[in-house]
Amino acid sequence: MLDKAYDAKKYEDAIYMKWEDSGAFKADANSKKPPFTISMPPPNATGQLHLGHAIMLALEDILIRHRRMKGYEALWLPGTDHAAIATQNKVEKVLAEEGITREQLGRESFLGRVREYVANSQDIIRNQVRKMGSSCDWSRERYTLDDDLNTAVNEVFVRMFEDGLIYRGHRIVNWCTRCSSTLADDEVEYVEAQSSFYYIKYGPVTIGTARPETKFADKVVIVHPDDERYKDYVGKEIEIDWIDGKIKAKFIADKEADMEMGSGAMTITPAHSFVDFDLAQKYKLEVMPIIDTDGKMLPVAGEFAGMDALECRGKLVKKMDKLGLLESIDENYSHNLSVCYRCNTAVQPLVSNQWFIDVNKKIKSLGGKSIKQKSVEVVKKKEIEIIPNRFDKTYFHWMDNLRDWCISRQIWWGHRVPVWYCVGDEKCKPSCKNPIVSRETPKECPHCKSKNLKQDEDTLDTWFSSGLWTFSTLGWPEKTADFKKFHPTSVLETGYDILFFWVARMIIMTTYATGEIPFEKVYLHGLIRDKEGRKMSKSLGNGIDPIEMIEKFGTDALRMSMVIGNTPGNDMRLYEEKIMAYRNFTNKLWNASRFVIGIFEEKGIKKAPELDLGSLSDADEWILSKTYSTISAVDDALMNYRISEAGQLLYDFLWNDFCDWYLELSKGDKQNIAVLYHVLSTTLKLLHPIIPFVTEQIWTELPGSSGMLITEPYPEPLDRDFDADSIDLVTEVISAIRRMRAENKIQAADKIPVVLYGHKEMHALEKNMAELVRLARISELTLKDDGPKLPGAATDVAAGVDILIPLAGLVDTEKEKIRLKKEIDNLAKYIATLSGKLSNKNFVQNAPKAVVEGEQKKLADAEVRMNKMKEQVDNL
RNA sequence: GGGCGCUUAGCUCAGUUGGUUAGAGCGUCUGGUUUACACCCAGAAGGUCAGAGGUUCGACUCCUCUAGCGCCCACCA
Repeated sequence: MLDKAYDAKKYEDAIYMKWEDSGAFKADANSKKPPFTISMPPPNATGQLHLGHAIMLALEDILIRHRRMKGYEALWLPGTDHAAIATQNKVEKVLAEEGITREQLGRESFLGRVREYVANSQDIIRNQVRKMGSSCDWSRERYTLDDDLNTAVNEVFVRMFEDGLIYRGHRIVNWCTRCSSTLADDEVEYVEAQSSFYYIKYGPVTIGTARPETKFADKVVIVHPDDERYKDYVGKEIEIDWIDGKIKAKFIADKEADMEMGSGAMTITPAHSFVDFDLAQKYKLEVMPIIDTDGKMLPVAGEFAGMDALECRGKLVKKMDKLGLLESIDENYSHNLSVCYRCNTAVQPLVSNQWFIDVNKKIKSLGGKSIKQKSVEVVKKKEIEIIPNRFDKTYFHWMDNLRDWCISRQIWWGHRVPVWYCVGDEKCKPSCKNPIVSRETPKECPHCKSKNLKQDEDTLDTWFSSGLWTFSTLGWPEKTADFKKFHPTSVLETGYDILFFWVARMIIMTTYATGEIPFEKVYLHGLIRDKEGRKMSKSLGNGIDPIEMIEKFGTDALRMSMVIGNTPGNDMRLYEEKIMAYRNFTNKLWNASRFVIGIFEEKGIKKAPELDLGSLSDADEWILSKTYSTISAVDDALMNYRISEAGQLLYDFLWNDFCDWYLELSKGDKQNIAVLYHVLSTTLKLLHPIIPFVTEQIWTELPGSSGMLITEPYPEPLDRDFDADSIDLVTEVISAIRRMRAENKIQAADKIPVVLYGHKEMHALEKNMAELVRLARISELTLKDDGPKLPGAATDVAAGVDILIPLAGLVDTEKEKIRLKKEIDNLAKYIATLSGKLSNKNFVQNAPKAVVEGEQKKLADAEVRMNKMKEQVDNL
């Protein structure tokens, strides 16, 4: 016998072990089944599982389990990401508590510390992924720093270099002075900040800036070609007074200058501004760095050299004021300050020697297209479908505006750039200065044969390696069976917040490296927020710990609460009451099963009873009809990624149809063991992808159950129609009687006499008299075709059946009158709407026949009901 | 500045190509231990679907505009 309430904690871990040990999660590359593949977005190999992971795991596990049961060769490949900067920062923080820096430790010892830290977190993550019930193939688990993934990284790097896509250059980059590293454009975030804005006299013009300390070497003024004010200066060099005396300033006309803004003239600082850098390139101007990579002023700043940039600003402004260069200061200037997405330190644009990927170079292997064009094309051509598709626009916009991607980072933790330099050998030729780009550590310099080689100090952007995730994890560049069978993957499921960081880069890297798309669909889920709609964060302390919720309500409840009532791409709020509601659902399922299994035990059923479709009661027909329409609807929803809908359908079916009606109906003498078994086991299968643990546990308690639910085939629709009409009618009549009882304050325990005039529905009523009597708590049921009004009886009409409760003493006449009047008013309005509709020629002509007929039937029914109600009022 | 989303019952949200007297869960109210379940059962109240126009026989659904909230991108000399 099952426990009275389902206690998730008691079963979940053991069930997971059973699944995992059975090999049910393992995919077979040699299978003949069609593949269905998901590459799990690898959680960072640091810290803990959070709700973002939890919803990802829940959604993906649902898809995988459904397809596995449907007969696909389902591979869900798990792994972790080394998360370069994020991880290095964490370990640096730990070190800081010990009072040491990574420089003090040295590169190798530091990396040792990081590896230690990562190994520990990976264990935590793995266990938490298991806690969520994730049916992923652990035998194929990967880590972005695994040797074979490193091989893939080097392979792609070398190929891109050989194709001229990767180059090294002095270019302007985003620089985080705290991380001492470059950042990609989208790794920069913007926060609103208040600061001072300075108006400075620059010869004949006034320039405005928030960062005067970058202005030491400004020698070019840009004005708009149409600006009349500065027409005479354009193309000329003018001597002006500047910070350290007289300099020559050149005037250039370019549309970049905005006539409306300030004085309409601006000076440019090519080394510390992206726009200015582009202008400098365009006009071949000198790019003079002012600030170094530590955020300190360079010698060009004269007396300020070596000073921190911010400190310099204050002192410089004072000096400018003395020189009469400062015109005014706007103290309330608000602007967007660019900060590092990992540590929130202000980002300094500066010029540095870095590795880049050229996103605009057209290459042969992509049919003369650039990687950017190719990535746009696969989505435009619907080879990749983004769900919801409104994110197409966002994706295209981002791709169209993508600049060359800076991929080198000056941190230690990550894939070392596979480039070597020949250092200091007497025989060195000039050509030795060319970098040696190689898949493997080269033994000697190809030019001078020197063995004194030094590898590039930099590591690669973490998104470079995660961009390869769908194929590097399948053994590429080897032509493995796994790669052939499981790539391209079927769907990438992840949060919309990493559409650019990751999804877009996967498309770029995969189409380039493999000539295949990485995945056929992208399913983007929204962010999980707290009850007030705020983002969950450590500082607010409003985060929900998924592991804690699992302890409290069970994994199934947590999974279901994150999946129902949520549509792709939209954020959702999550809180305990919501999870509790689905805990209640798992308990409902448990108890319904407990009831059914109890009956089996009572009757000594030891194996699955055979379903005899030849001898079914109306109730059996009804529940089978609902079951089979649910199978189709749920399957259709899941195949088309409408996961919430699938969950909702099953919730309603189990609770409303199966428990509230069918189980109650089955408590009578027409109880059909085989139907009970069949419907329950089908429901368990349908629910299994969403709530795997409780369904698996119940499955093992079913008589004759062998094996595991996880490997059961998914239910298929039957080629036979079932008749739901009779019981639809009966439930409607029962509900009407119950309503009348409640309105007349008839005690639930009291049984009452009821008269039914069945009219056309006699047959259905006659067959189900016992059910009516029991579920409506009737003492004496009189059933006739038609009959007289009964004085003092409460009356209603449901589904064409007259319902009369003739016990004068039971019925409160006054209340009954009020109720009827209200109902009559209601009906009158309804009838007016309907007849208005039907008297409209255009409606009758244009609307589909079925719709018109539907409306006519509604009108007829309403009129019948109206008349009965009126008669009844007179009768009281 | 460009783009996107949201606005539906007290709260949180569904609503698939336009045709339901607009749904669910929670909450509220009224009853209730009847062969599983009080993590429950039966019943009820509660909405001019943000506002204004338009298309249509018909709009929560399509179009335009307005308002509020939120997000993304760009810019910020």
